Amino acid sequence: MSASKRDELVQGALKAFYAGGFHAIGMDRLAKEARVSKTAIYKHFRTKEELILATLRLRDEQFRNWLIRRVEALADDPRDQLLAIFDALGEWFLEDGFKGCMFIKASSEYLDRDDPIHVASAEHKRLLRSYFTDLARRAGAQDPEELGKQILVMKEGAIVLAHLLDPAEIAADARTTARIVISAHLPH
Amino acid sequence: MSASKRDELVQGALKAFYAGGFHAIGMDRLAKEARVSKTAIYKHFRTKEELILATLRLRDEQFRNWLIRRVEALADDPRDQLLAIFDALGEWFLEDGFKGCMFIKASSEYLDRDDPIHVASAEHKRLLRSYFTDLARRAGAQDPEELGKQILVMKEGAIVLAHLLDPAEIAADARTTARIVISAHLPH
DNA sequence: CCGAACATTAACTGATCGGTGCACCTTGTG
DNA sequence: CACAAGGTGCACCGATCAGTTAATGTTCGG
Repeated sequence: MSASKRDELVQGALKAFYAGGFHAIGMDRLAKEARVSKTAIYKHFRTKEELILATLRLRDEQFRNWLIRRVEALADDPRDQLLAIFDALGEWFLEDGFKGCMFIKASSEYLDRDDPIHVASAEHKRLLRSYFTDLARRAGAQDPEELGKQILVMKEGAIVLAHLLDPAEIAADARTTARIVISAHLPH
Repeated sequence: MSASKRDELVQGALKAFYAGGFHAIGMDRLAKEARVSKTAIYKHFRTKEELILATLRLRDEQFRNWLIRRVEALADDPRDQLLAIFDALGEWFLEDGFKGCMFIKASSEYLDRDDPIHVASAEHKRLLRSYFTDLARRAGAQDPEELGKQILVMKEGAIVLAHLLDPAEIAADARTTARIVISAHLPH
């Protein structure tokens, strides 16, 4: 399998797992949907778990890249960028096929804290937190670590609820909450 | 099966599903762990889905009762009770066997918005939101609906992150965030 | 044109999935 | 004692699970 074929597989697996869940999607169905033979899958990945870990790595890269770029496109000032996180999220929530956060779902199916899939999900959240902390620092927050962690809490809550209740309403609620919290850390 | 036996089954199913996930726990294993024959299960529940819905109903009742009582025990004044929500959550996060929110996990495995299990999970969140809104109203918030929704966002974010990162740290972060938001709605 | 290298399809493994059927057993009631 | 209700254990159903194997292309350098 060429490198590009491998990418197609991981991309297809990502799509299938995101839409259907990890346990619910079997390897046969996965091969069919990704248009790759089952044999080829097991040439590159020894187990289903390894394939899942590869899709999570791809998703982590995709999501953080998208978020950072979208935030930069929406605002210039770091303080405005902190709030723009929630504008970007709002856009995501309204996309067709939005079904929550891949990593929350992964940690919901692989529950043990020492499960490799759980560990990978935790790492994704840590990377996001450090991005938020960076933004908070550049915005001049007195305690950027604290503000970064608080942004993360609101972001995760928003994603979970957007998948369960009204996405547009939740996006607005989270944005308002974030505005309050940011203002408390960065008084004019 | 007597009524009490049925309760034992649902209780056992709740425990098993919470610790292992819905797809990952099969009916054979479930019967074994709940010490109930498989035949008996299918006497009372036509499908696995019906059993899951019954466990979610029990969990909804259990959790909201626990939260309301714990909050009332921790604080008298409605305003303090709003903050006490996050003290109660912090206690929960540190319990042995804490593995996140049952309903977030359910909606992570049953992804479609019209899936009965997804619908039941959404309803649980709506009931919690109305409890938070009630508290906000009694605390004298100008816009209790808004504050209730914001509390819910922070609460869901806290639960998700407590399952992925350090539970004690997340509890503290969420509490601090809540304090800021509550103060913005209820200035002294 | 030959043959090594790699990809594919598809059948297959044993285990488990959700769900059913049946023979047996215990229990309370008349 | 008789009998019905409701329980158990177990074998079984077809389907699917993760993963393997073999037979059959397809592609390429020489």
